[in-house]
Amino acid sequence: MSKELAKTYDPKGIEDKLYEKWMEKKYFHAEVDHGKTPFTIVIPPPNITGQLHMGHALDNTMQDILIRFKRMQGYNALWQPGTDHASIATEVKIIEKLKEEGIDKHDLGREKFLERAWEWKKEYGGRIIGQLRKMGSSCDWDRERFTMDEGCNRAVTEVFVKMHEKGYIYKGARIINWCPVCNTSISDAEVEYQEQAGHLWHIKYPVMNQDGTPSDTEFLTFATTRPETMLGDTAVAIHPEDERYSHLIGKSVMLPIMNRVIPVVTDTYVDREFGTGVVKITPAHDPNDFEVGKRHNLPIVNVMNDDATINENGGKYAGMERYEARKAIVEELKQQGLLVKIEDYSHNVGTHDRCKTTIEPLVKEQWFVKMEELIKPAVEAVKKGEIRLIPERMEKTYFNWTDNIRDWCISRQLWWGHRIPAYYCDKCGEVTVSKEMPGVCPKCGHEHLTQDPDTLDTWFSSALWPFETLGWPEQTEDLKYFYPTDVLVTGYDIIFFWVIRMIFSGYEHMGEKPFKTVLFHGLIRDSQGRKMSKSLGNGIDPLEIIDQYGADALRLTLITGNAPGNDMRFYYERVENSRNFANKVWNASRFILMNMEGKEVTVPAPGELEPVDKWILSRLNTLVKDATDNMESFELGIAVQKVYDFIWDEFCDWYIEMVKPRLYNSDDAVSQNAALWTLKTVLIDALKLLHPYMPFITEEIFCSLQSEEESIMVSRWPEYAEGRCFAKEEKDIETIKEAVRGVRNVRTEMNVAPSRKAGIFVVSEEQEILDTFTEGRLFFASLAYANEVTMVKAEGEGGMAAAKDGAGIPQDAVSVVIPGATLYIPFAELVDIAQEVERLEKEAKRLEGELARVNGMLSNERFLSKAPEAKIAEEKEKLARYTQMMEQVQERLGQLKM
RNA sequence: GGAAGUUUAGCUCAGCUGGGAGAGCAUCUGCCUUACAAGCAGAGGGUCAUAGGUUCGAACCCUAUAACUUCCACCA
Repeated sequence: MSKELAKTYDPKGIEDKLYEKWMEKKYFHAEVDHGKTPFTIVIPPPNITGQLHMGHALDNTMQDILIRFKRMQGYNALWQPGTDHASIATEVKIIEKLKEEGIDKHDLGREKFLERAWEWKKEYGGRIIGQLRKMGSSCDWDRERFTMDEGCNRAVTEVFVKMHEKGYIYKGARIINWCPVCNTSISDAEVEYQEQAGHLWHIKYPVMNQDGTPSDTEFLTFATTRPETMLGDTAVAIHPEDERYSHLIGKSVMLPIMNRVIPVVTDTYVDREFGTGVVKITPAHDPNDFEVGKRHNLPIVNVMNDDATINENGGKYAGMERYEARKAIVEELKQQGLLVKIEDYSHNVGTHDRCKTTIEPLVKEQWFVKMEELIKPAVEAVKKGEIRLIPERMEKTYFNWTDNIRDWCISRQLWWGHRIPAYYCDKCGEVTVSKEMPGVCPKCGHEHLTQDPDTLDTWFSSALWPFETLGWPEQTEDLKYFYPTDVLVTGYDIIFFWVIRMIFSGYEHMGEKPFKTVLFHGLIRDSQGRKMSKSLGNGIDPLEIIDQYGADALRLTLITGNAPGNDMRFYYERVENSRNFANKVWNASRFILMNMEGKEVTVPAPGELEPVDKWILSRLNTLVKDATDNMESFELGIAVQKVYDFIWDEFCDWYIEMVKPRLYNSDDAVSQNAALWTLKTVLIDALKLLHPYMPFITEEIFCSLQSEEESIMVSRWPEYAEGRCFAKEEKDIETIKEAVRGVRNVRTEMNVAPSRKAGIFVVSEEQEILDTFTEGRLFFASLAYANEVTMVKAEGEGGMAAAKDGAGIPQDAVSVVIPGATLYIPFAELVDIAQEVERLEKEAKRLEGELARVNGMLSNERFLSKAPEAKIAEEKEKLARYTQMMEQVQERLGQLKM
């Protein structure tokens, strides 16, 4: 903070400057230190193609909060950063770019293409990192990794070879999801189902006569959503117990167009209720048909090319695009009189999540990971609570996937990624899986081998992320010390892609879980609750928000009111509020600094602290406990809300206002010093509690406020201390606050101008209460427009009413009732007595309600016998308080009505 | 077809193990009070979706219903 303190906080300049300082000081860096307990988070590696979006912003804010919190608590905190090569996403982008230059991927060739890809990585891979730094992320950048760096490559090869040896990785011809645009297979997880309006074509095939000719009269009718696949039909299926068709068992039908005779098979897969109860079977182009085909040993006739055009098996339709072929085939069937009818039909169509192209189920040779055994420890871990998912309900999603797990197709017909370490003998075709290309074929000794052209699914390497980044497959010190990591913070949308795969990989390769806790967050939506997307153009750029309001404001906005796993809407108004809070903190600090200027603030001797000082210290102490507890249980939104409320409400609106008279009065140096010390102490601790959420502004102020420590981020997290609980002072100040609020309230109701000062008489029977008000009488001047506060002790006959009259308080004074005392405020002008009576009657009615409730509870036998004692005591205390207040109100009403 | 989530003030959302309904924004009223008008003080506004149940006591636990959202499955 400069000498010239700006009236408003401007994060520009400050944020970058502080981040540089932190980097220089190496605060983010963690080394193995057996004297400290590690706390580790591995970053969900952003794609190198990526631009920082709100999802990243939230994800990284949460991680940074946890890391900064733990670092301050004294843990050896490591936030392991890195980026993901994002195989398919990147490859698509590069292809697009090449296209702009008029270059085709295949003309360029694999080598050159990869060169381009690495250039891309060099150019854009660092961009997202720079953006994460803008957020204030305290990652250990010295340890930055990339999923395709040397170490990760080694890890991937190691895993592939090892799992192949164990039989967990195999190659086989199975039906897979094929994207005809990206020209690659994709895993089940990458298929996104979209409801689309389509048609149900009812078609009939002639039943074959005994003499081998198709019948003119007998047909089998069925319905299909994909008539073009009929070219590859190798059977028609019926349910074995379907009496309508039992006479056809063992018979055949004629496949039109192709003029192929195909059998009628029986299979329980057929649903008798649906349509006509007849299904055409195309094993090459439908996952269910594939299964039926396997059961009945049906031939697999693939009729489609990789680009979704019909191939030579489609006869005269060869070369035609899939939807054109559909149209033409339907037309031909119609002409042959085999089209029964067309119905409108809405159904789910599988699309590729990247490019939204309708996927084509195809039978192809691919590499798979066998999941059955691998998944077992991953299921156990969550079941036994060894890995905790937050919120807990995510377990349901998790088990839903693990219970229905299918083998994972890991090979991709892409170039950008980890190439599969499988080598084929050019002579005998023997497949060898090994870390290095073998010199000769182990089977026939041939010298020429060719590596599998395919690469691995991006998630194959990300699955190893928690340990490959720490050095695996080497048994490094880092790995031993920092693994398993503590928390994984990620969105619930990648639970299948990533979280589960990391868990089973951790158990398989490390024999240990990859992390103890998974903290899920939701999606950031736009103000209308829609997903932010490029196509809608409704995305809000976090960098713009940072530019406009500062990273601290953005971080606070993202975490406030954000419960784990829940989506949240993004509003500019909310960012403004966060910015306003930053400004509030800034100005409170500015005020304190101004008042400390030129003074040496010393630790007050015991007894020098005034009740209000003890009150705020005690409140702070409670806050430390509560906020820390919330953070320990990952309730970040709740924790920050408490810190926010403390700073704005208790510290700024009450404490600072309450000590102003002491600050402005230089006569009492001891009292002034106590106030300044308390202001400074409380501010420092509050800043520390706030630091994980708003790292920049807290650091900036912290450094101006004291010179003993060079950074708040390596300062000690405040700890709860039994010795700093001041119950009596808390109670007393609450009494004062209630009185102040009461006075303000009646003044507003009576429309008294703030400039209009008035005296206040405090009438009470209890000396203790009068003492409290005597202590606090100064507060009424600054907070309740009082020019004089007079204590009136009520004693003996007539009680408080007599005391009031005795003190010469005018009859038309306005009164405020608080427990144990009545305050009178006489104004020179006549107060409307009727109005005052009305006001007091309203108060009496309120108290009556409260009393009814408390009495109801306390007269309930079962409440008394079953409720906890503390609760009963609490209610009894309330009863006493309300009874007392009611008496005072009635007494005052009695006076006014005389 | 299966599952999950949501339903709380005009709006967006908190409310952690059941013990007198909260915040921000918006609205209304008054304040340029020497930290802050990005502020201060005050006010209004909620049968916590509906119907039952458990409990001394329910926004919170149980059951059913409704509306919305999401995930999974993929009946051709």
